Amino acid sequence: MNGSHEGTGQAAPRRRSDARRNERALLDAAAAVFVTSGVEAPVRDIAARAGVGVATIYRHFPTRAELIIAVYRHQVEACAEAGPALLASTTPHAALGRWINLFVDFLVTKHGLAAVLRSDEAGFDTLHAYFVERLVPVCAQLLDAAAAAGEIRSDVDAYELMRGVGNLCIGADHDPRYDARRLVELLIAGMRVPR
Amino acid sequence: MNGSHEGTGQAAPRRRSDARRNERALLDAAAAVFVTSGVEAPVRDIAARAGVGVATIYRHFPTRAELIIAVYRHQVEACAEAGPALLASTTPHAALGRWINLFVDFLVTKHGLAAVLRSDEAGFDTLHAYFVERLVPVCAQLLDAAAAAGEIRSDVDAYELMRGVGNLCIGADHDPRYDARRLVELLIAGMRVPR
DNA sequence: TTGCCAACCGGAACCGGGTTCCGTATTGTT
DNA sequence: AACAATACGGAACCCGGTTCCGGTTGGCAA
Repeated sequence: MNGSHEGTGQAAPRRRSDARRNERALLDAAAAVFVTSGVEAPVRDIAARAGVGVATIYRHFPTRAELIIAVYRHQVEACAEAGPALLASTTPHAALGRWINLFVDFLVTKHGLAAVLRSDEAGFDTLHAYFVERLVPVCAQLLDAAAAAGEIRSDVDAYELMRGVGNLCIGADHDPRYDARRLVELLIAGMRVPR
Repeated sequence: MNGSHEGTGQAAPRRRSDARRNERALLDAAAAVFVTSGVEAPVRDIAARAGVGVATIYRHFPTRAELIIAVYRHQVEACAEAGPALLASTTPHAALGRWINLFVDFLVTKHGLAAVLRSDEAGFDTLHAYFVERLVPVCAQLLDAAAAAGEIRSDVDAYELMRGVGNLCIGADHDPRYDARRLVELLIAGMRVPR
């Protein structure tokens, strides 16, 4: 970890100062635009906000999806790390429930992120893969613990559960009649062992 | 109802024969293309397959979404009508479960339909509205019956449930690791009254 | 049959939105 | 001060939905 933002500890070959400055500006601009216009905001808007040409985005992030990953890396990381912490602090079942709630809160507060996670357009498989890689193992750990404690059925797959929860969060904003959290609760309730 | 395909009984003012022929061709072509390439197939493909110009599509269906509605109207109708029938033939809870399965099977077998149902792009709100109008009341009826029989919690909203189920079906094709049906079952299980 | 006009049609054109290209500007090093 | 290497901006390109326009055709009336 050297102040840059990549997960693998590659030795970054020292880039030019303006390059670093622009990358920073882009991440900030993207974060701001995502909050106001949603994750699906046009690339040009982000470039404009950062006071930068469009190509600069693609020079730093091979695709729109990678920019999104970069913007949310911290939070995904935090969520992943919260898993084991929760597991150490309560019963497995409660830990699982709280962790899922963390994930749901994260998704629901990022306009359009859940939808884009499931988009099958070229490039977004990277985004999907990143979330899966980082979060599914954590979920599996919580799931295993709860199953071992006999609190939930043992035939629930972590990947499937994460995808299901993610799907339930799609479009949870701009529709007051739809509360993703409630449905996720139902889903979790459905996992309890019968009796 | 005069042989055409609109739900409201407007007296269609007798169109020219080629117009009728082309509409037929378009519906057939669209159905075929949807099966092979999914619901998100380009409009141009459908026009080509029907041996027709793109504008002809828009002359018959104000937007892509309306074409999709027209193609699936029969099946949605059938699903809606199956609700009361099921209710008359078994216990409310079983009827609800089977009806939801019907709906899930419908969505899962139409590549991309569930996703497009949730797309917030302009024009697709019509599609969403149609599904809601036609199916939510049926679901509400089943839900009420099951709740009245004390088989499920009574705080589940029909609209919310339908949206949740629809969401769970997104991307259920081309991913063998994800089985929407299983998750829907969990969701339904979560609705049973505690105890 | 022929002629006429409204109804219809095909494809080119237009409008975003993501991605790439290319000539130019900046950095930092000697 | 001068020169590479590195970055940059914006125009250009591709693709998909939607609209426009000049030509065609179906059906009716003479």
